[in-house]
Amino acid sequence: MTSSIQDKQTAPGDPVGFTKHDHGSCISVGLGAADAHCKAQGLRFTPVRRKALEILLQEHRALGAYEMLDRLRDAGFGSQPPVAYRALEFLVANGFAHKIERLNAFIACAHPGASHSPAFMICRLCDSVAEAQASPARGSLGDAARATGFTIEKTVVEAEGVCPACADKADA
Amino acid sequence: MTSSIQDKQTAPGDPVGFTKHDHGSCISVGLGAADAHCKAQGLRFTPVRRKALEILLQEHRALGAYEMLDRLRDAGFGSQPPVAYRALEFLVANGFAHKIERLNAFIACAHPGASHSPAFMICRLCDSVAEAQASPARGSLGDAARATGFTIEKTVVEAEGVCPACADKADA
DNA sequence: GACTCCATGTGATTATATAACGTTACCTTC
DNA sequence: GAAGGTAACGTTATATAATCACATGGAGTC
Repeated sequence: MTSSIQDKQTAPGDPVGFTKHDHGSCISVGLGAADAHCKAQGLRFTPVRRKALEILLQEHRALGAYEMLDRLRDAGFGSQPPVAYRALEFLVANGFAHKIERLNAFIACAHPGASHSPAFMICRLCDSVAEAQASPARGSLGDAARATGFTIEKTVVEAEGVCPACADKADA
Repeated sequence: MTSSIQDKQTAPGDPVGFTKHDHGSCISVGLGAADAHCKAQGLRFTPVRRKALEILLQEHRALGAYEMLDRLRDAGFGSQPPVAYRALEFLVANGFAHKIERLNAFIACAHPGASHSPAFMICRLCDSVAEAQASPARGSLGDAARATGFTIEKTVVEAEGVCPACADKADA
């Protein structure tokens, strides 16, 4: 297991999701949930897919597809874009990861197993991303959809702004 | 004026925003509002920018930056990507247009002058896009932001699904 | 063991977006 | 109306993101 001491030479300040968690358990919980879900659904949680999820969980921030590709290549997998895109597509399709449209980047799901209409808060200063639960059908969007007869199948909800840590730095 | 009879040889079925409007007036109203706003704010509503907005208003659908570039080139402007991106950036920055992150495409604002936290409904079958008003601070996203100390500066709210017209087709 | 299905690996290409730089137009200030 | 500053424009080049097409290989089924 790769748990507690990661080989993260990469990041800027802090990977974060605004609040501190037990990061090692994040990874094992996330992988475990995916394992279980795949077993239950008869999905093939292959080595690339598993490694891709592990990478996202380790980084704990939004990763571009090509960053993912670099990591996967380093781990001994194929080196062409489809390798990364296919793994990410699988993770997203099964709710283990999400795509942040605003950033064209991907992040591990913070609530594995939960119902899943995620909403994201993206710090424009440090690029950290936190995941919250959205309630699409409620609120003005749901009203508009009902009024026009539009059927909502999926929602993208992303807020851009400043995270508490960066706000503190700015104050100082 | 280009008003009522447009030279739209382009689109698939129907440009739409789900509901029928007086399309000719859309264009003149949109351009007029932009004109007025720019004059009031001391902004330079240059020929490229004006033409770009006119194109978006005519199309009445989300246009990719390179489609926009084609149109601008046809209209006698520069033919390199920055030409389109700069015009679109200006329009977005000043609320005359919006970027649909999900589509990497741009659409004219449907509520020129309004307060502006837009929400979009995107039909996955015909790619039509309708704009509604969102209420970011209210709802679960606002709750999460307040709880974590995140400052929201801008929101992206996009719903993907099926528009009423396409739903009808599917029924038939 | 042959078949099928799905996943993988690769090469090539398309789409989207930005960097960098010189030139031009506009608006001031004198 | 000339000098100077600023913002917009045009172009070349390049970076980043995503998909297509096709061959190979491995896991399950019969």
